[in-house]
Amino acid sequence: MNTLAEENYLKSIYHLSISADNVSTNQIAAALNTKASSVTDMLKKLAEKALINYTRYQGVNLTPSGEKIAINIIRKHRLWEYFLVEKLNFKWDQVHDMAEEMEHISSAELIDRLDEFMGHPRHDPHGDPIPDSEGRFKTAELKPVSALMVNQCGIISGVRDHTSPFLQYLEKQQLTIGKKITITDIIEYDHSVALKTDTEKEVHISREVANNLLIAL
Amino acid sequence: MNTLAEENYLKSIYHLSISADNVSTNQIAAALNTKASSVTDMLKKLAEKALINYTRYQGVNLTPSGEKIAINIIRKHRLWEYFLVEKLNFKWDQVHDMAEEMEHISSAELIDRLDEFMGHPRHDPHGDPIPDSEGRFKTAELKPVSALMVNQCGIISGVRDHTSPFLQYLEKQQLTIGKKITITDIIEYDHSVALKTDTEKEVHISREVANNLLIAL
DNA sequence: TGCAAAATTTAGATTAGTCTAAATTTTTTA
DNA sequence: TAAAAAATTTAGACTAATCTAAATTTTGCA
Ligand SMILES: [Mn+2]
Ligand SMILES: [Mn+2]
Ligand SMILES: [Mn+2]
Ligand SMILES: [Mn+2]
Repeated sequence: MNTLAEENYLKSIYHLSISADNVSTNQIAAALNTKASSVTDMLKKLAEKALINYTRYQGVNLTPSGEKIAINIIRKHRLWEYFLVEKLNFKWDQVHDMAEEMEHISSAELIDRLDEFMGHPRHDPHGDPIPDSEGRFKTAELKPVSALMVNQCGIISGVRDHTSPFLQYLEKQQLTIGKKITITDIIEYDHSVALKTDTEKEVHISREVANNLLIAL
Repeated sequence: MNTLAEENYLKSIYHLSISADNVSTNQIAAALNTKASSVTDMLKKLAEKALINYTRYQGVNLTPSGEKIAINIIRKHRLWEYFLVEKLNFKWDQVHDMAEEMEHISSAELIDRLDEFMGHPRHDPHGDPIPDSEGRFKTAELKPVSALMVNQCGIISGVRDHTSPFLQYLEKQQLTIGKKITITDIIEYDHSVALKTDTEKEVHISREVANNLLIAL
C-alpha cells in the first residue's frame, strides 16, 4: 500500500485543501514540520502514483483516489481518538499523538469492527465528524463564538485549535463539546465575550478563544 | 526510541532464545524473512546500542535492556491480540498480523490503560502469558498431547504452531484453549492420538497435531 | 514593467534498511 | 586433519525519506 510518510502527506494536503483548492509546498512543509525540498520530492512521488495533481511551482490538490486514502486515514484517526477517550478514559487533549500513530494500522476489517464496537460514533472527541466506511460524512455548519450576538445561544460543537493548552483551558472552563452556552455580553474594547453555560456558570473568554470555539445554532 | 525494524529483531531474538542461549544469524534471517547479510548489519547496530551481545560469527543474545524492550513488545502484541478477540470478536487465527503492527504503538500509558480496560488478562488468545507492566510473567509448564499416556487428562493451554491453518483446524475440532481433554487411545503405528473432550466428543488427531497442542495437567 | 523578495525546485549528501555477490570464518566429514 | 560445505560477514548497490545549499521561477510592489 502506501508508506506512513505518504499517508501523512495525503492527510495534510486534505486538511489544507479545506481552505484553498490548491495547496502550496510551504504550507505542507509547515504542517508536517519538514523542509520545502523534502515536500517537493514527496509531491513528485505522489503525483507519480496519481494520488495528487501536481504542476511545478503551482501547488497541488488530491485526485479522487488520493482523497479517498486521506479520508480513510482521517476516519481511523478519529475512531481511535474516540476509543481512547470513551473506552480508555483519556482526556481530549491527550489523544492526538497516539491517534497519529494508530491511524496507520492498515486493516480495514479492524477499523470497521472498532467502529461497530463503539456504536458507530458520528463525531470524535473534538467534535470533528467521523467518515463512515465508504468515506461519507457531513460537516456541520459551525460558527465561532465570536460571530454570535448578545443573547444568542448555541451548542459547543467543535474547536479550531486542537492543541493541548487550548483544550485544557476549555475543559477547565467547562466549555466542552455538547455544552449549551448563551452570550451574555460582548466587550467592545477587546472583543472578549462573556457567556453562561446551561449550569448558569459565567465565563469570560478572550477574542482569541472565541474565535477558536465553534458553535452549532 | 527504537525503530520498528529494531523492535522486530529484538522480539525475534527473544523468541529464538527460548530454545538456545545463543541465536544465530541464519535463525534470525529465517524468522524475519530477510537475508543473513541484512541481519548482520542490524546486529552491529543493536550491539552498538548495547541491546545485544554480539561477537562476529558467534551469534547473539539479549542484554538486560534488550530483553526488557523485547518483553514490552510481546506484552503489547499479546494485549492487542486479546483485545481483538475479546472486544472485536476476531477469531484466534485472524489476529496475529494486526497485532504485529499494533505492537509498535509507542505509548506505555495507552497499553497500561488497555490492560486495565480488559481486566488485566493473564493469557493471550493462544494461551501465551501476557507480561505485566514491569515485564513480569510466569510460563506454565506445558506438555504436548503427544507426551500423555492413555487415560491421562489435562486442559488445553497453548499451541506450538501459531499459523492460521493449524488454529482453524483446532477450532473446527473444538480443541480450543481451556477445554479439558482425556486421552482414550494411542495408535502405535503412526503415533496418532484419540481423545475425548469434556463434552464427550471423540476426536482423533495426528502425531503432528499432538506435538503442537499443549496441555496443563 | 522590471527588479527584489519569496517560493519552489534541483543538486548533492546522509541515514535506515534492505539486497546480491564475493570473501572470510567456522564446522563437518571423509 | 585437510578439504568441502555451511554459515557468516563484507563490499557495493538500491530505495525511501530526509536535509542544506544553490539555482530557478513566480510574485508583488516601487
Ligand atoms: Mn500519522
Ligand atoms: Mn480529533
Ligand atoms: Mn511487528
Ligand atoms: Mn498470540
